[in-house]
Amino acid sequence: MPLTLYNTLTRQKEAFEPLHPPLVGLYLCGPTVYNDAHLGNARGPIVFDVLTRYLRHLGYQVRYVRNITDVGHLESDADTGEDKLEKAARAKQLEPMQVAQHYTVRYHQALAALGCLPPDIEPQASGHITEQIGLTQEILNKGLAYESAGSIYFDVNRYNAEGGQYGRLSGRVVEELLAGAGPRDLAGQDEKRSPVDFALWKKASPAHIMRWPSPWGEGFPGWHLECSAMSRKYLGASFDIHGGGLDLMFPHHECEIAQNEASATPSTGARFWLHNNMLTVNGQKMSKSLGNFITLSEFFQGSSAALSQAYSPMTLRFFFLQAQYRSPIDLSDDALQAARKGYRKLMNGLRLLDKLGEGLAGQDLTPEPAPTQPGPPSASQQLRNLAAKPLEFLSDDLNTPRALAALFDLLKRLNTLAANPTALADISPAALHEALTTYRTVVTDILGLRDEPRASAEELLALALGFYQEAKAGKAYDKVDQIRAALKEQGIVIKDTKTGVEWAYSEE
RNA sequence: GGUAACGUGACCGAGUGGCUAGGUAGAGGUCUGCAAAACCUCCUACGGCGGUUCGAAUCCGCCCGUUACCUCCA
Repeated sequence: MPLTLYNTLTRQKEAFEPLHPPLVGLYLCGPTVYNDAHLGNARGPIVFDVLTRYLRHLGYQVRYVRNITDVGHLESDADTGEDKLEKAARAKQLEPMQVAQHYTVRYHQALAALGCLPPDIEPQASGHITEQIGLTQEILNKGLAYESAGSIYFDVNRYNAEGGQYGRLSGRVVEELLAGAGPRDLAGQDEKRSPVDFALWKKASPAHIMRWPSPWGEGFPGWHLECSAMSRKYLGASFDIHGGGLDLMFPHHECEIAQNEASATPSTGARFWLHNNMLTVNGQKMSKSLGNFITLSEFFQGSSAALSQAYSPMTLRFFFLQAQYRSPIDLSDDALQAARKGYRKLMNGLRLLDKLGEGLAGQDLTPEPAPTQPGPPSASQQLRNLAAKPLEFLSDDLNTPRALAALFDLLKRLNTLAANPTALADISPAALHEALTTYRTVVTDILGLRDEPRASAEELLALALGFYQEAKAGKAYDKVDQIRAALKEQGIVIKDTKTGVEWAYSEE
């Protein structure tokens, strides 16, 4: 079953074929590291983590690039045009890169907890100023950008006049954008030939800390330039997939495409543009003013007023996977509790696999021949059919909710078989092996859900020590020796002292 | 104001012109020292009003509501 993905560029699902099989180039817009990531920020990385994992499962060799934006995103409400990062740095009396480093580390920690594999390349915007200046120069050379008051702007009208399709991705029309500008007063508009033009390079004001020399004086790159420059550098002018949140579709990705097309190597950049939908909380968008803005660390620690308790990273991952990535998803306590139980059920399934797999050792796993006579499918065949579903649904534009539903169907059958030896005997070893392998592969390798141990090792140890003391008091020395030996295997030694029983790590 | 989505049972969410998704919650049952898990059964919904159709939750129109983008944002 071929993988199809919904391409925003064409507004339809398309069969996915890499430009240069087996290689796949994937670019995802990464975080702006000027504060902690919130729950909504986690959706994209999780979605594209599953996509990467699935592509790899299909045998593709994926180069996954996700940038770190540590420069160049202007504060919308700051008429000084001050950089967000710089503002955060000033407030805390820190070096801007110190702020960026701090939040980058925290971002990595949160995503690792969420089971997201690290990208293969994680380029920083501040480390690619040369490339961004180069791209700006390319666009200038083609006459599709102009200098104004020390800044360089992309000339949208000229670009479109020469055949460009600014607005193609987001379905916008330049004239409507102009008409709809309405009451908003945007800073620096008078420097531009048209309000729809956007900055490739901005002149730094004297107060600006983050600044780099350029052919046009000291300044910093525009809001959209880094993704074009870095995707080109690491994936080529044309690559396979570009991802990001729906809110980045316009203007960010629209501008990226324009920059790519206006470069010396014209291309839309990615062939497939994928957009994940947003997260709402109790039916409302997440926002600071509404007080439902939850950072990932608040979520994991349970310190958010919007939620009654802490939820684990895997609960959040499962929660996101319950919705298709193009649908909005609503977060609430009830929804999270449901997700947590569903997730645990899936994990208990992993343990069931071990039990069912015990009997397979040494068995012939050659698939039985297809039935020669028409008739109702055999039990083995039925199991096979169930096991085929999860991957089928994933190949349909990454339909994770249907894949999960299919996994639960499979799990139900496996549970029934585990409780019913007679029925289990009717299943061929090959079919059983296939079902077990599929379940594990889809759950852990592709969906990236891993067992999150809840039991505390120390409490379990305390429990064991309690049994030890009871056995000792009852002079049940066989039992005592048994417990000692078992703990020894775990690297724990029990020490009887005058004041009671203690434990220590074995020093052997 | 402009643009684009969405509105599904108690909750979260798939689906989509006729064939009950799934998870969670609730009710009953099997199993069981207790409990849990598991399994079985039940709860059968698609914002409102019109229209198209043999048949619509699914297509069309209008209305209501929500969200996103238009401005940094996943």
